[in-house]
Amino acid sequence: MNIGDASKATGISVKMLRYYEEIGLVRPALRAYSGYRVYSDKNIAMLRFVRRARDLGFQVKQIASLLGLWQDRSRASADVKALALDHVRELEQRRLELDEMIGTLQHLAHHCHGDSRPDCPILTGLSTEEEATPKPGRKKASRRSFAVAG
Amino acid sequence: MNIGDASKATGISVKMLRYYEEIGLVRPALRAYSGYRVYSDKNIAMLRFVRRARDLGFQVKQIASLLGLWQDRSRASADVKALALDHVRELEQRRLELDEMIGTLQHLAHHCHGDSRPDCPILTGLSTEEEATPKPGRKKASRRSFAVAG
DNA sequence: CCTTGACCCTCCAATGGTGTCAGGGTGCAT
DNA sequence: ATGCACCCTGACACCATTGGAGGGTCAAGG
Repeated sequence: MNIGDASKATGISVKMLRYYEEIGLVRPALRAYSGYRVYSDKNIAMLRFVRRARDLGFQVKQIASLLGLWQDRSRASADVKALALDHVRELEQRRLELDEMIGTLQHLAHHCHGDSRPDCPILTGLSTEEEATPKPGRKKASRRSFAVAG
Repeated sequence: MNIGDASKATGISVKMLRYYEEIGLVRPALRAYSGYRVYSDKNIAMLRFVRRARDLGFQVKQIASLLGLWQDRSRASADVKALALDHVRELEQRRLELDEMIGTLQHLAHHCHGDSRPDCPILTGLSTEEEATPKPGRKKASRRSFAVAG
């Protein structure tokens, strides 16, 4: 199995297959004479495991731990459960933060008539409101260059 | 006001104040002879606006739009509301994904006795379960280098 | 006047997970 | 043998944020 087939079989992009190998999450695939990576069924099974863990929002670091447990036949299920529940707590924390944001925004939007008039409680809310979310880690996106502000 | 005071006044780190300027989210601050950035009360007000939008999970790009609307006295409140509600929908989408992950994980963990025995439904679940979350954008974290897998 | 320490400056690199592109080699079918 | 689909590596971009290095500025106190 070449990398393209492995990608289709696991749902992990070719790029990420190489990346996971590079960072040591999975052992380097065997190589054919051509230099092509060759994947066995066992490799595929493991990669699917990785993929599902990823879909459940585990960090690569945690997936590494999970993989270790997965392959350790003498692991204690308590260890796995602890890891999973830790992760659940983290996800719940994130959900809390999202809920707060959603709540605040909906509140603001609710009081905005949303017509052609310029006065808007959303903007004044953003100008004067107290801190909306407390402190912790944030994740976002953007793109360079836009003309703004003053 | 130097950048350190501006940081304290707005809750935006010194690093980010310079970064926002660099990417054009806010206009470059005036400079003292020394080259130090100097912030006025108006600057501070604007930066607080930025900070609150950020706390509500807006992307920098969206904050740019919000700033534009904020400063445009003739804006239509409908425009602001549309932007806010778009964002709410995005946040809700993310929450949905989180909910799915949390649900799946809790389900798996629920069936794991979590003792010293090795058999663990979480791991077998991860090995065999169907796709947990559908497709869309994912966001995660990790760190390089950990010994793993095979 | 000089030192000290707090502050500021710019530039560079890293994080995580992914995409994209360039410039090449391989493998197979026609 | 030509073409095309595939593979290889390496580099760069994205987004928001942090960190550090190496240096300048300023005010206070000796």
